[in-house]
Amino acid sequence: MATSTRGRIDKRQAILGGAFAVFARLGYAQACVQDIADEAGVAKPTVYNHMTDKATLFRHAVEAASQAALVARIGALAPLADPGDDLAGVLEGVAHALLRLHTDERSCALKRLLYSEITRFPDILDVVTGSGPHHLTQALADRLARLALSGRLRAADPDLAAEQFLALLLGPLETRSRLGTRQISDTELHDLARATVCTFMRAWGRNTP
Amino acid sequence: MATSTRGRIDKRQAILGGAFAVFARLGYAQACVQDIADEAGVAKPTVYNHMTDKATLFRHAVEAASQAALVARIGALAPLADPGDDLAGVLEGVAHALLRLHTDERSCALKRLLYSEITRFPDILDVVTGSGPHHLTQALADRLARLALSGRLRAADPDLAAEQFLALLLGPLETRSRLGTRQISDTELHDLARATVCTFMRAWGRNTP
DNA sequence: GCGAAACTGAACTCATGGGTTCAATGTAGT
DNA sequence: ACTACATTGAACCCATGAGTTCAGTTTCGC
Repeated sequence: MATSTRGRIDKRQAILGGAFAVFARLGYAQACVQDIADEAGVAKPTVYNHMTDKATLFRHAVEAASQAALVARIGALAPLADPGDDLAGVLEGVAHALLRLHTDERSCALKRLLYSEITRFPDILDVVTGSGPHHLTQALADRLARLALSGRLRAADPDLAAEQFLALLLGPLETRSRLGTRQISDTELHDLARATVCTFMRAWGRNTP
Repeated sequence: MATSTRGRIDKRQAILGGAFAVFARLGYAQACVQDIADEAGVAKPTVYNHMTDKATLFRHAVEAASQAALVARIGALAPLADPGDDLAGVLEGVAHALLRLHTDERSCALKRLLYSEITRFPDILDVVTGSGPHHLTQALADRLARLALSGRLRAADPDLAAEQFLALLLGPLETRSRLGTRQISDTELHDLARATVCTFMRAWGRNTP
């Protein structure tokens, strides 16, 4: 039981969940605490019983959502740990999974929230990217470094390779999804993954023409 | 004279400029019309004499800033019209210019504003990207197509090449500049341009190993 | 069952800010 | 000089919403 005083923990989760939902739907300024309380199925004073202000409520809600998104994204890199003989195919699968994780409703809303409130909460990025290996680029760089060691990729700067892979993959999303407004069809995501891996392998693959 | 009734036009420009400055500094919700009037050196009723709402004020201010940014960016592509014998060098120069145009204060603020208010003003993107050739990717694709025709690049999909070039170039900015919060040193921008062109040429250059 | 804690609903305070009104003051064309 | 209109400053109205208070109710530990 530890810290639990019965329903306290459930309510807290409900509040954080409802808060992110409402913030995602309306943005920080437009979202009012009463809406959040309603969404969480809770009375307004209960919200203030768990969080001191609207600001810390926002902070905790965004932190929770970011952490969840980050672990999902890093988890999507798993197939790279042991690719079979078809490296391009595995890369393509990972690319497709990353694209889906970056284009779902919650991720787009999260990105919008980060961009819009980064000036009001300058420290909120520290929580999202985290330290050391909890960074997506870093995690990917680790995988690519091992692939380079085993001769499947050019043995050059794996950090740069990871950065460019993610840039190639995720950069086009901004325009294509209209800043996360429009949903992208799964076949379009698939084509995007294919094109990314194709270009990436031409630039970073073992040169076997 | 046409529409001009003396100082009307000057005041209008001052209002739009002040509006963008304040919106960029504080965001849409936090910016109050009185601040904008002060920034523009104008009384509050004068603002409402030119613009009906705060919303249309925002719309016009962002439209003006976006148009200015877009023409500057497309203008930076000019050297590609007639590259000398050093295609990679010219590409690198253009890349560096584009990076500087995408990382200045106004551009970062504009991007933040677009991301944060895209849900409240869903049509605002139409003005920014514009129609046909007023799109940066399209303009770059045109240049690359001519380079491909003259045998300087692989004769494949120039639209894809342009999209990937911009993705490689601008994608890393998001993380490196902390969503536009942190200024990036000019040498770092230079390195980024170099790395981008290097990878791009490996993937899209005439294969002459 | 008892008591302590959390929870609820409703009403309240108070600050902020969009938008308007108005009388007074330029200011440019004729 | 005269007219018409833009501008100004200050005050005003009103909606919204953050955060609080409180009396009453639920719920769990014991």
